[in-house]
Amino acid sequence: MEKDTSLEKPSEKAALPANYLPAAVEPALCDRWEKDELYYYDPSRPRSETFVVDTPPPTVSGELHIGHVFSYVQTDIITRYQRMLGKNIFYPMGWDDNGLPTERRVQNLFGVRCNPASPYVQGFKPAGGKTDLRNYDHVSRRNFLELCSLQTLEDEKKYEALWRRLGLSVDWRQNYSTVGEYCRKTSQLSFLDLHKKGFVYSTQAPTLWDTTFSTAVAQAESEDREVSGFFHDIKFGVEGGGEFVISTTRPELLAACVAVVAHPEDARYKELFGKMAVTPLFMARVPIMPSEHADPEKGTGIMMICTFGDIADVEFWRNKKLPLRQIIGRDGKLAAADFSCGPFDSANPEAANAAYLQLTGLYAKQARTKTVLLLSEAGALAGEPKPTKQAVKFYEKGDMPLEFVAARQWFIKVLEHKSELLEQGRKVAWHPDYMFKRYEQWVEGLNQDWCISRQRYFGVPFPVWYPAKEDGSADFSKPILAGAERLPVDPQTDCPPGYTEAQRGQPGGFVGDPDVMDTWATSALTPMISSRWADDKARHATLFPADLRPQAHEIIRTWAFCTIAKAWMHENSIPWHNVAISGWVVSPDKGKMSKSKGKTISPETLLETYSADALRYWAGKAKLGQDTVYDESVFKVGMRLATKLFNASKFTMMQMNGPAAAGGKLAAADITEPLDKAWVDRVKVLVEASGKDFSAYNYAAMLLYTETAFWDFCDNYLELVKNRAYGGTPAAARSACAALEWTLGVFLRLLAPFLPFITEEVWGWSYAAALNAPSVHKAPWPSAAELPSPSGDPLVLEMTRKILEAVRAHKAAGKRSVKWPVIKLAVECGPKQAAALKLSLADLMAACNADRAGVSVAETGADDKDPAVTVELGAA
RNA sequence: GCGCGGUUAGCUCAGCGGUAGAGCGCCUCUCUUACACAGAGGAUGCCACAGGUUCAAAUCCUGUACCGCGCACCA
Repeated sequence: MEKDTSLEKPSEKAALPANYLPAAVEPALCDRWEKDELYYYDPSRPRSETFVVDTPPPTVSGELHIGHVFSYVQTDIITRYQRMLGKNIFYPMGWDDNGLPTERRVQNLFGVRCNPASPYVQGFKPAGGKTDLRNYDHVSRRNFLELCSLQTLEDEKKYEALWRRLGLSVDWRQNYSTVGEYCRKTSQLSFLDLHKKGFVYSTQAPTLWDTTFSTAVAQAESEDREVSGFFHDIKFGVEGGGEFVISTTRPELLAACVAVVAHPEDARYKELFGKMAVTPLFMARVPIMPSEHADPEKGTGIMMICTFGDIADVEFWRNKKLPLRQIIGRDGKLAAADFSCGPFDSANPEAANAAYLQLTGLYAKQARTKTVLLLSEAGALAGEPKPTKQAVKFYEKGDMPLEFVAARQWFIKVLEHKSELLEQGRKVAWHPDYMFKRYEQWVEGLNQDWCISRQRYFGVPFPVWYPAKEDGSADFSKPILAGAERLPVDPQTDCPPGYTEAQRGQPGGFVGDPDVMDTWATSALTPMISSRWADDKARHATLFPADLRPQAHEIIRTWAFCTIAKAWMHENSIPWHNVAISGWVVSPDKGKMSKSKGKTISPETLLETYSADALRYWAGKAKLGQDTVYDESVFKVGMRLATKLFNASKFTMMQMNGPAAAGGKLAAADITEPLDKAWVDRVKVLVEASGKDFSAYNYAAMLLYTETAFWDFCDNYLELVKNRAYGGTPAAARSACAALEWTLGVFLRLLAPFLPFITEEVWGWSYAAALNAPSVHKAPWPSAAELPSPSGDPLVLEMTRKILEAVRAHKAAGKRSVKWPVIKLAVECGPKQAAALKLSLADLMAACNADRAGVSVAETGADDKDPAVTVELGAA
């Protein structure tokens, strides 16, 4: 190229493509990056040079939506910056395919439901086409799990294709799946380790229970929803004479009433303390007790304690060792009860049983209506029901209110470790920092240990068996733990040591723990899964704790919390040094996109329409922690930036390859012209700020001003120097070309984390070879020190730009084109301004198409004022 | 009830002590040999409200209102 010095027009010389076609370029680059192993982690480099990302494993439940694209790109942007700093990047991807979302998807997709009692069918093929839940085929646990595995495999292929197409710089060799063998092993090992360390225990205790899915859930998975209800005033008798009225929104729990409480200072009820109340309908004798948590202002000031209406009931019941009258069954219906014996006390068992029989088998809500009717008939209602709004706990994925159901569950002790967990949270750098408050508030508000048992199927089983008692039931007091070397085990199909399969469920034999673990119990381990804590201690030491955990804010209380908890319990460490909290994509009416409307906008379609770079640009514009309104016009802006980058680069290359190239390789020392020096200084300032902001996770701010600088480059600097770069004296041309070459190289690198495709494409035209850096994504992050040229005077640039703008405004007002000749250009300004302007006057005249004879600069103004500009255009 | 964000041009947002900014949209013009998938120019704000600190406040402080979110309560 350097040999050809003939004075061709730049456009005739270039062999660069005429138009930018991202649809062709982007997929080709994806393939090349994979072939070149560009994003592979290098295990031979030390921890200090490594940047470890604890990527969120997306839930495999069908489709990735625009909200995923948004947050995963933000992580990729940060990671790409770290890579350009020279870091050895460990950036895995995982699939969270374990748990209820997958079960639900498989159920509905194939019209099946898991029934552990069904026999296994070899080569089972679901009939499909079923829409009514009641007709779903019952399949064995093993068949169900096989369907789950098949379906997730299918979905994961689609997920990976999308992530690759978006340019996520993941090392795909590090992929894991939370239900895969290795994760099951890690998760079970974690359980055993926590058990050994005394962090885990099992107990028969009332826990939050979802009646739809028939499983226990954790506090973290529950959410409050406002529900309309009624206060019902119910008359209670007092043993030995008298009565009082309690107010309740849940009359159906009357049969489960175990006590009545009022505030200790409440004069109205003080004298009742110590006496026994008698419930209507069931004639149960329940103690009347003082309790601080009864609010004299609320209802009638005296309330019933039931097993169980809410967490306060649970606590009071536990403290006072009251009897358990569990009437809500696991299916949400009122279970049978006998008031003539056992925990259900009654002064008139026959009447109580007769009343209760009418409620048995009803769902809680139906039982409520029926109870009110019965009370009314019995004359036990005082006044009309009063409407009220109440907050009720729901499983976040369910539609029925949660109940408290007493059942045997495994728990991780978090309540007694709140202060340690807060301390661990403080050691992590939160971005943005105020997100730590959410964590803090969550930990402080915890009121239950972390329940990790789920009465489900597609998950990690507890590696536990129990000896069977004489009646074949489990003796929970002596759990048999699996040996670490056997993991993963499935106690439903594997035998505990020393037993044979024939002894399963037999007297004197064994029983496998039937439950699986909470998904979060496994997800809590992602940094330890990636580091291979379970089977490679040396690797673990180089990858743990991780550097960055990216995640969304709604799962601070689940994922961030449980990861911090487990890292502390297992390793006495924080799991990562930084946590970056992304915002949500919200629809224009401010609802969360991913919940409903997001499903109608497929990322694949957007990629086709706008390109990956355009989508990435949109994600890069949003600050961490901040929700973004979905707005397709931003994609267009991103696309325009990529196109501009393409065209400006093409043009810059033409200049660089023009006559100036005859002088050999361009260098910093070639930059001698005052305007070029001033420009280069501006870029240096940009470079310095960008590194600082990127390191502080302020990538969005950095993109904003980098983009502004780039447009300034195109609209002003490039316009001012293009004539000189191509047709100036050799030294003047080389000065411009050297500045152009460095500047473009800087912009390509600064924008590479955001727009990895177009920058890589342009980089390949000449920089890759010239700088011996085949990919811009492994090129060094720009630094001002790269260009040790002497400083210029910023006033040169400022003055030139001001006059150029004034001339343009004049041409626009005169409705003339930008290249219209200027016959007179008179500038009146201060002496310093004049001196600066004279240094770039030739460039200015060329850019304005001004005739030298008509140009004058007078020092008649002041340096602290804007120059006065008089312009006269040539005749039409 | 407690806490955290937010309130800036029609829209989406940046700025966070020193003369109000960007993009989109809108209006006018221009095919200039990188780009019409473009360029040039222009209009548009009691920076939510009320007090205070300061030479100077969109920016700091104190309240208020509204929006979003989190936590708690949830008889």
